[in-house]
Amino acid sequence: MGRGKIEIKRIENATNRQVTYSKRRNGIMKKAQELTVLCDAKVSLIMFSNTGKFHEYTTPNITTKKIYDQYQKTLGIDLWSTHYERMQGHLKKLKEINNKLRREIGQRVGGEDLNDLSIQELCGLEQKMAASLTDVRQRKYHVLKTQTETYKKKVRSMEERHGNLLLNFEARCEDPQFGTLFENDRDYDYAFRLHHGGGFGSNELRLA
Amino acid sequence: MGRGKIEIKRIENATNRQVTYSKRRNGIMKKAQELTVLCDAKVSLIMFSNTGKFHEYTTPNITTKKIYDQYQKTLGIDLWSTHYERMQGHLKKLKEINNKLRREIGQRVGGEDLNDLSIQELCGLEQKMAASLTDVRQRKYHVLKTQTETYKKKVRSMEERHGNLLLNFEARCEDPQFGTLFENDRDYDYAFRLHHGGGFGSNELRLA
DNA sequence: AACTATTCATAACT
DNA sequence: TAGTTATGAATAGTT
Repeated sequence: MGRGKIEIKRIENATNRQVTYSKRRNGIMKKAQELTVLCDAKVSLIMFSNTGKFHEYTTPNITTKKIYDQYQKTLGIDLWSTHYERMQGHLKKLKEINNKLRREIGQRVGGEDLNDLSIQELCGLEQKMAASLTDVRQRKYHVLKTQTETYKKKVRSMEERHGNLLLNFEARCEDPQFGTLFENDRDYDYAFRLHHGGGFGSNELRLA
Repeated sequence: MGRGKIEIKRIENATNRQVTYSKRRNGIMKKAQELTVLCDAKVSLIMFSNTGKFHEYTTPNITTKKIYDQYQKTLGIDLWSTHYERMQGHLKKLKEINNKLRREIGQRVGGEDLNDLSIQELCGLEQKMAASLTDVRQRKYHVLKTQTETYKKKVRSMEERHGNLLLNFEARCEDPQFGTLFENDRDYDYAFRLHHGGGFGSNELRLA
């Protein structure tokens, strides 16, 4: 249908191909629209040119998604099912785990969830909780002990340093070379504070 | 292109519409195939007649899903995104809640999770757990008490019945009309058991 | 389902 | 890129 018959095979001339694509695209879209109207049909037409340009025709008052949903339903194959079902499964599992955890914690906290338990279960729970409480207490004592010892060591080392410095300081207080004795600012500051009532920050040693 | 020009509007005659659909469907599919070959394009054409009949053309060596994926990518809109993202969000939330619950329960059970807690937190946890333990114990005692009372009542009522029956039984044991005294099997069985050493099932009364 | 008069789509050209 | 036209294709009405 043109000035001459053509063979249906790829048009090698890129420009020509592009022009033909443009013309025939319009033609097919018009046909699709006519089919929609004349025959009351639903049509989804999606086209990509070889340069990636995109055109579509979809029957009005209907979304492309709806057409594809119907397509999938008709073929009995859900293109997205793999992904979707996996997510659904994951979700369900998480919910179950969640509920279990909630119930368990609810029982341990001592709320409504206790009402469902038999005496046997209550006894078991009581024992477990007592054991856990012991665990927590042990942990607490352990931390307490560790921290106490750490601070003890700190205090001891500082006292030692304090004593040494004081000795040093008083021994050479009147030495004419006084200024060179403190080799860095930190020691100087420290010695300075010693003579002006500064002590160890007591809040650093508070435990709980 | 026919014996006469037609107006593009719905064909009211159903048979005619069906015939036209069939003819034009073939036409548009041929056009789609030609577009594919001539212009090296990718085409997806999906059609549903108003009677629900389904036909499609898809460029060879490509799946409908691929076309559709490209379609979504081109539009920059994933038609499933709403659904999908909502699910993703839901999933994420559930995971977070799950982790929180796990941590909380882990602390209460007394495992690794205790290592992260400060002394203050340990003290708080200890108090809460002690309180919960009290709750559980109270619940246990409550259930125990309730059950005990229930059983007491049962025992009392059975003893009463026992006494009455025994009285009845012995009073009329030698009455010639003996056979009619027991009006139902249950009472008969009961009286029978009384005279043969059968007692109350002791396991029925066991509490824990 | 086949035919065919007619309209329509479009290949080549401008 | 857009407009024109000769030609072949599609198809509406008919058998």
